[in-house]
Amino acid sequence: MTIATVARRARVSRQTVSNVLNAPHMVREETRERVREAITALGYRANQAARQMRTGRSRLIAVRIEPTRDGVNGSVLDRFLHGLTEAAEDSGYRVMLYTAADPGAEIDAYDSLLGAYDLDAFVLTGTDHGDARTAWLAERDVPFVTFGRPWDNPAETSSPHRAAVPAPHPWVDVDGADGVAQATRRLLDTGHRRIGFLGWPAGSAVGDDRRSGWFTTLRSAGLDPTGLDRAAPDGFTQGEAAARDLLAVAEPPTAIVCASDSLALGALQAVRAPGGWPIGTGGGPEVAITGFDDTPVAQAIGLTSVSQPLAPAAACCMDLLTDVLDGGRRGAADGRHRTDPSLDGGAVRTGGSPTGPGQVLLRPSLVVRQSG
Amino acid sequence: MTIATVARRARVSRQTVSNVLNAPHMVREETRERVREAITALGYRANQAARQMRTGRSRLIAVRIEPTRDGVNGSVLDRFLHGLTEAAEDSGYRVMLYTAADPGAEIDAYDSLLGAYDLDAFVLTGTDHGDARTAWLAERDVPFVTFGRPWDNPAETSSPHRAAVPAPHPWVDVDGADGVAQATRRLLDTGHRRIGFLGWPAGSAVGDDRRSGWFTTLRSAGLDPTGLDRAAPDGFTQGEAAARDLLAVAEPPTAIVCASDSLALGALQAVRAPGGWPIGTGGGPEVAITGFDDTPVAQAIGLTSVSQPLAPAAACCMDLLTDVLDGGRRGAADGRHRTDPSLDGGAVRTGGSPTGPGQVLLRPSLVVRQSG
DNA sequence: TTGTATGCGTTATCAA
DNA sequence: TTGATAACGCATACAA
Repeated sequence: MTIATVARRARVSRQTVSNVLNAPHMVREETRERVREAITALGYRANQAARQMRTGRSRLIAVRIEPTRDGVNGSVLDRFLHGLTEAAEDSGYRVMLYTAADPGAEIDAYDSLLGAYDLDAFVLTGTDHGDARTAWLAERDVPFVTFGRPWDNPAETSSPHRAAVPAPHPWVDVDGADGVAQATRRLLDTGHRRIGFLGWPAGSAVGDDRRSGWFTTLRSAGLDPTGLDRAAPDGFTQGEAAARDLLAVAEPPTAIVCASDSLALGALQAVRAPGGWPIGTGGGPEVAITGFDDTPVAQAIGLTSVSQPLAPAAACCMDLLTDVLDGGRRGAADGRHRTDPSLDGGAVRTGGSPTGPGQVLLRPSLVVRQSG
Repeated sequence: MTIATVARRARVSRQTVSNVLNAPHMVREETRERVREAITALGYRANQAARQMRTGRSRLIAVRIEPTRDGVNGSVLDRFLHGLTEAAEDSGYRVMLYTAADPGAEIDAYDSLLGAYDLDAFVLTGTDHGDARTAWLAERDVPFVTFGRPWDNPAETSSPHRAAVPAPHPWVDVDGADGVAQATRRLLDTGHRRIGFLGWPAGSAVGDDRRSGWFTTLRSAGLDPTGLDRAAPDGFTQGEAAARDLLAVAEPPTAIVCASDSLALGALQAVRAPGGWPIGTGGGPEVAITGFDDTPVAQAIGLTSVSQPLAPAAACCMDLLTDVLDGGRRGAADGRHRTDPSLDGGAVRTGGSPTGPGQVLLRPSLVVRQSG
């Protein structure tokens, strides 16, 4: 069944049917009704392939799914993906998946995807200093939004060689520093004075940001953070080792804020007294532990953790994208609604000129459980 | 750039270029080479939309992603999805996502997806008794494979009204009964004699299957399972309550096999002595607990659990699909390889006529940790 | 406001 | 073995 079938049944030309679908206001009310009836009676739906060939747009957005990897933190991007799929459907888009082992491979994937599918946009996750992906896409005028800020590369900006000012692009992010600050502040409020931090090695944008939340909070409380932080690659075992090291100092911290639930899990193991699990039971030396990401593991074992508003973040990404793709028109063609980012995530639109791309910084929330 | 660009450069007709791409054997070696050179020199890639319009095939497969839902078990389908995306790419396909709140909504989604995108196939997960989705798809000759067996509905098959024999379709599944049996057998070997089972309420195909693995293993060991099992909806709290109930009997079990990691987590909580976590520390009454799915939570807290070979299962699904879609030809058009299901999952091809659709039952493995 | 003609890039049919 | 032509379903420019 094609647009011609509908046209015959409604006794109009194909063009009129097309107009009813794409520019309803150009068709007389009566005719429009007749065509609409024919459409529903026939159960007609426009063929995307044909439409795409004509318009060059596919109503498809691509997002990367990480290679199979087990682990505590893997669920974060998955949850974002769930939210994104739902948000996309609400806006009349579909999500296509691709994999890539590293940023270079990801750019290859863009190339191959774009060559074949006329994708409307990409959603990028996990941005870092001087992200090559955004540069590649921007250069080719491919619409995209990043879940993660465009972290400026300090090395590059200090270089006189080139200004290296990346063109601004729409992004959504969660304020990690604020999340860690919330956790730290709460520990201060609970009476803790020696609060340690267990994070990732310096150099990762997200990791450094989270660490800064702890650092500045202690400083503004008049406390000295010196010597109270340790760094380790993300992971249970690594976290345990680093936490042991941190607890071995002369005056060990009474609480440890961690950059991830994995590290926090390791830290819990480290503070665990022989013969007992310390959470809320008073069975060992009470060291409060907080994690980051509020993964299922944290929920399961009662770990206090910073929760990212992933579904709202995904919805924001789609909103930003539809702003670009549908030229600022509110809502999709078939009248679905837009989510208001300011509603559920404590969203803050920041910076940029009013006509520039949207930038949304979401505030995470602290989920308090038994571990601290 | 189109096929015409390539044709001009190679000094052939468009059709010859098309033949080089789709039926290389029909083109003389010399010409083929010339065309191939032009293709690489130009970096030409076929436009999927145009190809799709002509052939009616999109090289797109659809799979459902569940609505955002936090929880221990959520990761299972996510991990399958990761594997499927990778396997699809290896076969020259892409994965498109959709959501649906229930089977009815899922069928609506099929309808809308099919109307718009000419999808090549669907991958269904979480089959249950008398699955309406498979019937709907089969009726319309839409290719699909299920991750999960086509459980026969006992109520329906006993009805004289209709034979209700579903047309056989390709499927891949993991032998849950065998996984639970492995766990149970290991506990028997370790000396346990009173082994309880904590599962889901009777009626769910997967749940009943897992329970049967425990039941038959105890029976064939000459033990009486009576009174040693409890049922609860999946969840931490529910598992804890049911486990307490199970441990309150006169002669309580010394080990509990659980149908999921969520339930197992609850059970761990139930057997936890006040003041200590019992895993491997001898701090309380030692009751061995095993879970199912080997989720990140299990890995994190040292829970023995049955691990499903999800990546191999996903690869099998794609193999079965390419068998149908590419008409049994080995490998995709561009010469990627097929994974051999018999390699990494302990695959067993079962039943069915040799010419019938493929059916693959994978064997899970037991990951032994401190909890039992 | 409605209808006609044309082209998007590809593959299938058929003739050379 | 290769090439010319038509057709897939839709949207756009333009004519009516």
